Amino acid sequence: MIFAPVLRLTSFHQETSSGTGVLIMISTTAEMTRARYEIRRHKHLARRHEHTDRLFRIEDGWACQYRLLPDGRRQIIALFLPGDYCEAQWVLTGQANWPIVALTDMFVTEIPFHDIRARHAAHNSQEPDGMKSLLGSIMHTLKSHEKWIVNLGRMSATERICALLHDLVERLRPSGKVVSNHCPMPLTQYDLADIVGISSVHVNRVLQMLRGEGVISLEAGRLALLNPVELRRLGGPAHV
Amino acid sequence: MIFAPVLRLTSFHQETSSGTGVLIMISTTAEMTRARYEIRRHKHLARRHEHTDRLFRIEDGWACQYRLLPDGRRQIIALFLPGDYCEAQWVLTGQANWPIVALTDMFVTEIPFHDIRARHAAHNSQEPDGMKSLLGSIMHTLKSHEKWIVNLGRMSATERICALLHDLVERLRPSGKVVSNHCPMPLTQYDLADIVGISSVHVNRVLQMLRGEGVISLEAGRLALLNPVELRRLGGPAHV
DNA sequence: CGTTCTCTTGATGGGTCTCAATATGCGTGG
DNA sequence: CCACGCATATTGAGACCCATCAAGAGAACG
Repeated sequence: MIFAPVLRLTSFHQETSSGTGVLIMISTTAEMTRARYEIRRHKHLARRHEHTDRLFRIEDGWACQYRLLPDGRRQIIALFLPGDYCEAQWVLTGQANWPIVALTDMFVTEIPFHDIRARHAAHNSQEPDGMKSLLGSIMHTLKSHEKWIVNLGRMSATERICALLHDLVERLRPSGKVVSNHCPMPLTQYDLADIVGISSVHVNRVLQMLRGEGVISLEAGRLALLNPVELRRLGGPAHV
Repeated sequence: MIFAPVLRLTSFHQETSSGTGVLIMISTTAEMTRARYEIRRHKHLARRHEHTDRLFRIEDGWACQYRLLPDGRRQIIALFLPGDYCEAQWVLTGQANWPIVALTDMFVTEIPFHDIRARHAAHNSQEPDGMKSLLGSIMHTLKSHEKWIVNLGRMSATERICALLHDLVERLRPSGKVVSNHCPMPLTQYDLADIVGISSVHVNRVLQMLRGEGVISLEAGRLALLNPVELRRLGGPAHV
């Protein structure tokens, strides 16, 4: 009785979504009535072990989830881009495990859990393709984590950065922020460093190299992929 | 109708389990009737993109999930120890995404999905504490992945290895394989290297150092924590 | 009883870190 | 509108961690 519905979600294993924003379909009318908040850069959307009863959907801006070690080392665990839902597993646990901070000024909408429940109850599964699920979102997070474990464990600094830049562009594409391989890139080199697990100084050198090779241009918070093919190649070999 | 049951699983956010073997309670009678298979070392439990209709529960032996790059680099994504369920998310997707291979000779039992479904239907949630869930298992995987992202991104080789050894012992403890800080450790140094993302040669040197410091002893496939306090300290600072 | 893993150890080189100094940009308040 | 402070980007020098290559010794295995 509890598992049966879960098991019916089998069809999500080949989802083509390229973001984590796959939680649930939202009718525009519902969206209109939903509160929209502005969050300034460096403000926290969640703190460690904080309890919550709602999800954030990111309308605009970037955020990240991170862990901080007492000696100052920081590792970013997840990035949240426009269209993404922050930490879909909150619905399951009711608790954020690690802090989430705004990397830019942002606009978010809040979705109370009871809304998600009600909305999901309303949707019967007559729409095999159109509806995405909470579990789909979590599966997506799992896949993303696995990918970054491989990158952090076995890829060089250049490979990691190229893979990240490629990922970012592909994730921004559905939200319409990519125009002819140009898109916003508000991350500082410190942020990039804490995502790919290297020092910010070395991030700088790798970016210089990529610019020198004519692979990318990156200035004034905008990224351009001048040679996407080469970028992909530098991002490391595909997995067997 | 679909989400309501999922949302009732909120109580798992503080599970104290230390393994991934938190899928579901299995009555001993059911376990008796279940097929038990032997799998030889280096045999695959699953291959890439293989479809399946059952889960494995590991009765004895160790297995791992890994990714292989064309140039030979390997990164182990997950480790499965006695008592663990292999890849609980299979129930959701019906598909293994990455290969799983036996690191030792093993004994496993197979659990068809329809068994899990039926068993879960039988359990009504009168037992708030005793029953663990598929979702709890997936949440556990998520946490474990996050931890390894931090380790791979921001920890030194020594810290990674110490954290891994500490983790292994804690995960083996519930299955009764740890006696006064001694336990089996069948991983080769190549395996260790592919878990912590360093070369096997360097794994050897770190282990030598740990032995020299009197922190551990490791020989003939058995690990002893001679100085657990120091091991934890070397495993890196706790997260803020 | 050879063959193949696995472990060990040394030498060398390279990738990346740390420290440090300087430049550049940007927001804030005078 | 300018001055200042602070965050960010850049660049160099040196050191260190760790990878790679290579060779040999046990141990396991058929």
